Parts: sequence; structure tokens; C-alpha cells
Amino acid sequence: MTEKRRRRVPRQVREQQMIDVAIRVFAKRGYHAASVDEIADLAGVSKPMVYLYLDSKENLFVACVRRESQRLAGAFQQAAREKASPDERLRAGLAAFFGFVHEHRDSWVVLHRQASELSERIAAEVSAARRMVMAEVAGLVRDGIAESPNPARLGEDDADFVAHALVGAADSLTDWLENHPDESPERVTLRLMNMAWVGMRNVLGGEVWASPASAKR
Amino acid sequence: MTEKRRRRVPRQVREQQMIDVAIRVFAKRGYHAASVDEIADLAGVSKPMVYLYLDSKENLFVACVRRESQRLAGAFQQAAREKASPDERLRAGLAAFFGFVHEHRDSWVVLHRQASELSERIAAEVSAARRMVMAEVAGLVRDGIAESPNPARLGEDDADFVAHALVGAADSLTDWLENHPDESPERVTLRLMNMAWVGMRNVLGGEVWASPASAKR
Amino acid sequence: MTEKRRRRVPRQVREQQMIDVAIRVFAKRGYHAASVDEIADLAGVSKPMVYLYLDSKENLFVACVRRESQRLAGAFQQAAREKASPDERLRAGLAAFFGFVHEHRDSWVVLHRQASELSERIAAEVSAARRMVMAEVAGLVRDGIAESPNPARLGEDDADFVAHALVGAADSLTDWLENHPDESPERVTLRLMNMAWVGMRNVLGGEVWASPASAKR
Amino acid sequence: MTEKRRRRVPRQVREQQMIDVAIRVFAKRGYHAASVDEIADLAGVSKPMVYLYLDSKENLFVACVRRESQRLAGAFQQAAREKASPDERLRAGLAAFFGFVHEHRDSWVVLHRQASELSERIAAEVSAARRMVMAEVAGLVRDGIAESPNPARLGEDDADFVAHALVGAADSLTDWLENHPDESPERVTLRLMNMAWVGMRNVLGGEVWASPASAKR
DNA sequence: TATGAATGAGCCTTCATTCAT
DNA sequence: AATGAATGAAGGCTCATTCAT
Repeated sequence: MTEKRRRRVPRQVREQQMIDVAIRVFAKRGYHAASVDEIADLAGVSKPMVYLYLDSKENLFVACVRRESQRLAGAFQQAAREKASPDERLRAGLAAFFGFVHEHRDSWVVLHRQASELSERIAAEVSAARRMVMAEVAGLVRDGIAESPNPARLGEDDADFVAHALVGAADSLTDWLENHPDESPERVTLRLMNMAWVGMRNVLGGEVWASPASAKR
Repeated sequence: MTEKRRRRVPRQVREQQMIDVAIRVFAKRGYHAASVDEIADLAGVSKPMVYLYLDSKENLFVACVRRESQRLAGAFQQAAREKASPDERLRAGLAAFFGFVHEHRDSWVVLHRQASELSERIAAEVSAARRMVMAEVAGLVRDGIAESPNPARLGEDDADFVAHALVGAADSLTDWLENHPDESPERVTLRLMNMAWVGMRNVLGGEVWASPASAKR
Repeated sequence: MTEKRRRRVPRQVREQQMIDVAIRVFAKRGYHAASVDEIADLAGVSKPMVYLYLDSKENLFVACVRRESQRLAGAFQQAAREKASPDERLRAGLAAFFGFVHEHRDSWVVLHRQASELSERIAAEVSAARRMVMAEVAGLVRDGIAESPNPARLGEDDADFVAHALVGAADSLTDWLENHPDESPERVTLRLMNMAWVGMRNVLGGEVWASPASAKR
Repeated sequence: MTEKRRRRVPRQVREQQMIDVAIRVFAKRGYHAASVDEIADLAGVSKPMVYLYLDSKENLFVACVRRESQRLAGAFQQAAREKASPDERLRAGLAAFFGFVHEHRDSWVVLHRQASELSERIAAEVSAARRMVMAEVAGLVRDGIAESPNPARLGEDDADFVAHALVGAADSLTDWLENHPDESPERVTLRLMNMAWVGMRNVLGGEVWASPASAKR
């Protein structure tokens, strides 16, 4: 145990402390390798407390996933809400996403990278959280497409495609961000917008990529 | 054990069988949840054989990672080698990537998604494999940039940035591919090229994204 | 907790409530599987109350055993007291026994079936209760024997033997009773009296069982 | 662990050793209080061996119940088979029962006294074993009744009633036997036959118990 | 080349019990 | 009179790993 004298703490507070710690530990070790012992220890309580409040390791993990996915979605929506144009909303949403993932690495790891080692129930919960995030992005993309010069050319699936690409890119770029301390989430967002969104607009405008070979024809 | 009569099989063959099975099991269950018992069982041998040939679970996992990362890199290089223009090389490389990841889901999962539940030694190995893949893509991107109208504007880091974005997008799009049986790795590649590469060329050409607001000024 | 608002309740009442519930729970789950948590819950109090009033799980169990064994003995004695002849007393006693065991299954289970999973102290307490019951029956049997035509032929031990047989039979017949809703404790008593007591009288009168083979000689 | 050097022992043997020990421990402590640790220890193996061979505590218990109930039934049937008359068969059966229960106290405890603390699955298994024993006895009783002077007066249920009474009495008398070292299972059987069977025959013959009061009328 | 037998260590979970209010 | 917060201890189960053959 961390050597602080444990004081009596009301349930609601303790519960959040436990989840805080759990996120860190799950992120660091992965679901299976994480031990409830360690979580209890770092939270400054004994193991039975964890079970008293959170019922089981599985449930504890689900609690982490739920809380963080809602936080992420919240950040996302709040950022997007304030903007007027779809372009700006997408940018703000992506920035919020980057910001959250950058600020809360552990949460994102718990939400995203806990691939396959999970029981079906948990996997479902994680999938749901993932889908929620994806849906937010896809919504923004759809709006952006709708305002483009040529909206008819792209449909539901295309928004989804772009959303997947953006989220995947963003996820991967978080690693990149870590190695580039001079960059900020905002700048990364701009770069990504330039790379992806400008491309998209051009595609919507009719320009398509073609191999140089065929281009010469 | 699977009910085949085990015949005496030379070491090299058995070893590969074990790795084949191990990749499947590691992908399905995750590193920790995977049990050597199950791997030995599915490989049709007894556990001591696994230890005799692969020394430890950790080592077995490393063997999986090494073999598959080399296969992926191989596919990548071979695809790129045949093409002349940087554009085409990049497309071919991405297509090879998609093809591999699509064909060998398990391998990719082992290479990529086994996020954090690994010991430091293994994590290092996986990171190395990941960096290798990233370096291949970054190389192609760099070549593409070099041939662009305005190469000076982008540097080493930008290639890396784009590579991260592309690999991340590609990874995420693999999930998308799974839900769209009508699509093929090739078509996804094209879509991604359109979305990302066209954008990049335009950026290189000087066009940048600006919020509609600032655009109006 | 059961959702009643707990009002301040005087100790004596609460204590009995707890024992009431405890008997049910101990009977249903067995000593070890019963949890103080569940008992407190069903009694509508918090766990510390249980410990305040009953000191320990062991003690709580002993309290149950004591109360119920006294109830059983009481029922027994009262039933027997009213009758004049030993025969009638035995019948009335057995009937009381059946009545109690049938009416208070849980109590009987706690008194009788909690075989061996108990600490020495508790086991002793249960044994004592059991012996008390047995002694009551043996007393009645002894009286009956004393009035028989040939009392000298049977002694102390024989009363004990018969008492054991009767109590064992009665216990087992309680199960039988459960599957025969048309029967009543009174009718079962009569049947048992017929089967056992008539036999006894005959034995006392000199008739003994002999294998048919030897009978033919 | 018992300080014998554990030697490699073939599975079949070890399995039986484990069950042997398990019966002792389950009988002594009850299902819940028994710990797999103790069983493994006394069997001279480590806990994982127990799980390797018997899968779970529950399963281990079921294995005990199955093996012993079959042994008991076997003893029963073999004893009864050799005799010609129903009377003799019943006596031999009861004697076998007493003999078994006396010789294998632990087995009988496991079969009979593990009242309620068991999961549904186990309870079912124990019930089945109990019913099997009861059915054997009821069969013998039925045969005896069939040869009685007045078979028509008693039916299916009566055999069952008597069987319950006999088994219950026998069970209870086992305790009595323990305190009377001069007695033997055979003698107890005779006594019980005298007490119960003679009574039954008389009942079948028309004699019934009546309270002395009513008798005098 | 191959395996049946065996275990130390660790993890999830639960329970009886107490402390501070 | 009453309870929410908290824990030491133990138990069931599994796993990576080895030994002897």
C-alpha cells in the first residue's frame, strides 16, 4: 500500500479514485496482466473494497471504459458545438480528440488498444464505445460533405470511410506527437486537416488520383 | 490434443507449426490470456516440446513477431520494387500492406494490437517491428515528396507524419473493410490515395486548409 | 437490505428477529455457506448489529440451536404430559415430534442435518441438543417397556436402541411426508407406531424374528 | 504435505487416492469447509494435480458420491442376491447396509449428511444416490410384503414408507452402534428386524396398534 | 523426437470481523 | 440503537515451467 494513512472516504469519492487508478493500471499492463491487487494498492485501499464497490474485475474495467468513453464523447461534442461551419466543426472535433487522447493517454489505451484479450461482454462494451467515437466523427464528416460543392457524389459509406481513416490516423499520430514535443495537438490537427480534408474537397470537386502512368495518357 | 497421430517430424517443421498456431492463439486471446497449453494442444504436440524448441512463452511470442514482421516487410518491398514512379510505389506499397493485413489478420493483430500487456523485452521487439513497417512507408512517402513540385517545403518529419497518418488510417480501415465485403484491398488503397495523396500534393503545391471564417477575410 | 425503513427496535425483539432469519438462512445454505451478510440483510439490520447482539457467527448459530432445541423439547414434553398411559404418551410425543419437524423444517435441519461442517464447540452444542431429544424419546420408551408384560427382558440399552430407531425413522419419514401431501403428521405417527411398537410388544412377549429357514425347523 | 517423497504414480491410481482422501475430508469438514488444499496435501500431491484430474471441487465431490453410492448399492445387491426368501433378503440387505455404513462411516456421511450446503448440481447427484439406496430397500420390502399372508392390504406407498423408516432407523442406529462396541452390525440388524419386521407382519395380519384407552373400551 | 506427471506462484473472489461515527 | 467504511485471511482455480522417462 502507498504509505498514506487511509482515511474514511465516502463511497462516491473512493469509487472514482479506484477507477482513476484502474485506468492507469489497465493501460499500463493490459486487462489480463493488470491485477486487482495492484489497483487496490495504488488506490490506497484493500482489495475487498474494490470488490465491494465495483463487484468484479470485469465490471471495474467496464466502469473505466464507460466513464472515459463518455468523457471523450463529451469533449468532442462540446468542441464541435461551438462552431458554425462544418469545416470548423470537424477541425474542432478532431482537435478535441487529439487533445483528449494526448492528455489522457491511458484512457485512450483502455478504450482502443485492449484488443482481443477480453471476454465477450467487455469486448462488446469496448466496441460500443469505439463505435460511439466513430459515429461522432462520421457525423462531422457527413456535414462537411453535405456542404461541399458536389455532395451527391459521396454517401453514407464514404463518411464512414473517411471517419475510419481520420480516427486511425489520429490514433497513430498520437505516437508521433509523443516524439515531437514541439508540436501541439492543435498543430497536428491542422496538418491532418490539410492532408486529408483538402484532399477530400478536391476529390469531391472531381479530381482523382491516377497513377502517373495513366495520367500521361 | 487434436486427434491426429503425431508422427516424428523434423524440428524445423514442428517449429513453424508451433509458430503458426501461436499466432492464431495470441491474436485470438491476447498475449496473457493465451495459454501455452492451448498452443501445444492445437499444434498437436505436448507442452514440453514447445519449451524444447521455443524456450519460453515470451520467446515464442517474439518468434511470432519476428517472422510476421519480416513477411510483411517482404510483401511491402516486393510490391514497391516493381514500380517506377514514387506515386506508383506508394500505391503498390499501401496495397501490399492492405493485402497482407487483410489476408493475415492474426499476424497483424500480433504485430500491432498487443498494446501494453507485454513485458519490456517483448514490447521493444514489437516496437521494432512497427518501426520497421513505418520506415518502409516513410521511405516511399519521402520519395514521393522528393518528386513533388515543391520538395523543399517538406522535410524528414513530414514524411514521418504522413507515414504515421497513412499506417494509422490503413489499420483502422481494415476494420472498415471487414464490414464492406464488396470492397477489396485494392479499392481501399485507391480511396486512401485519393483522400490523402491528392491532399498532400495540393499542400505541397501551396494550398492549405483554412477555416471558412478566415477564408472569407 | 430489504427496503423497510428500520425503526429503532428494542434489543430483545431485534435479537429474536435475527435468530429467526438466521435459522432460515442456516437451514437453506448450511453453516459455512451461510453468510452473516445475508442474515443481516434479511433481518433488516446492518452487520455490526448482528455482532453487537450475537457476538459471532458461531455464537449466532449456537443461539439458533439452543432456542429451537428447547422449543422442540417443549413441544414434546407438553404433548406427552397430558396423556396417562405410556403408550399414549409415546404416541403423543412422536406426534409432537412429527408436528414440529413438519412445521419447522428449517429448525430441524439446523438441529439435525448440519452434520460435520461445524467447529468442535458447535458440534458439541448440536450433539447436546440431539441427545436431549433422544433422551425424551428414550424416557417414553422406557416407560412403555416398564408397563409391558415382560419388562425384565429389556433394559436401559434397549430403550435407547428403540429411541434411536424411532427418531431416525421419524427424521427420514419427514422426507416421505413431503412427497405425500395427503398424509398428516398424525397419520404418519400412527403408521410408525403400528410398525414399530406392535413389533416391540411382540418381541417383549417373546416372539422373535427368525429366518424362514430356521423357522421351518 | 505428508513427508513422503512423492513418486510418479499413474493417473488411475492417483485419481483413486485423491478420491479416497477427499471422502475423508468431506466427511470430516463438510463440503464447504473442506479445502482442496487439505485434500491435495493429504493425498500427497499439489493442488494443481487435483484440478488436472478432477477438474473442480464440485466435480471431485460428485466423483466421491458416485463411487461410494455404487459401492453401497453393490454391497447391498450382492448380499441380497444370495438369499432365497424375501425375509432373508431383507435381512441380508439391511445387514449389508449396516456393515457398509459402519465400515465406511465417511462414505455414508458424504452420501447422506451433506444436507443443504450444496449447489443444485451436487444436491441432485446426492439425491439420486439416496434414491437409489432407498429404492433397493423398498424393493426388498415389497417382496416381503408380497409373500405376507395379506399382501393386498399394503401397496406401493407402504413399501416406500417402510423403506424410509428402515433407512432412517438404520442411519440413526449407526450412531448408537458407535457407542456400543460389543454390538455388531449383524446383531443390530437382527434387533431392527425384530422391532420392525415382526411388527409389520402383525400389522399385515390384522393387528393394529390402538391406544390402551380405546383398547379397554 | 517426444510426453505424462508434477508443482510454485499468483490471481480473483469472498467472508467474518472491526472501527469510527 | 445503528451503520458506512474498511480489512486480514483464506479458498478456488490457472498457468508457465520442469522432471523423469
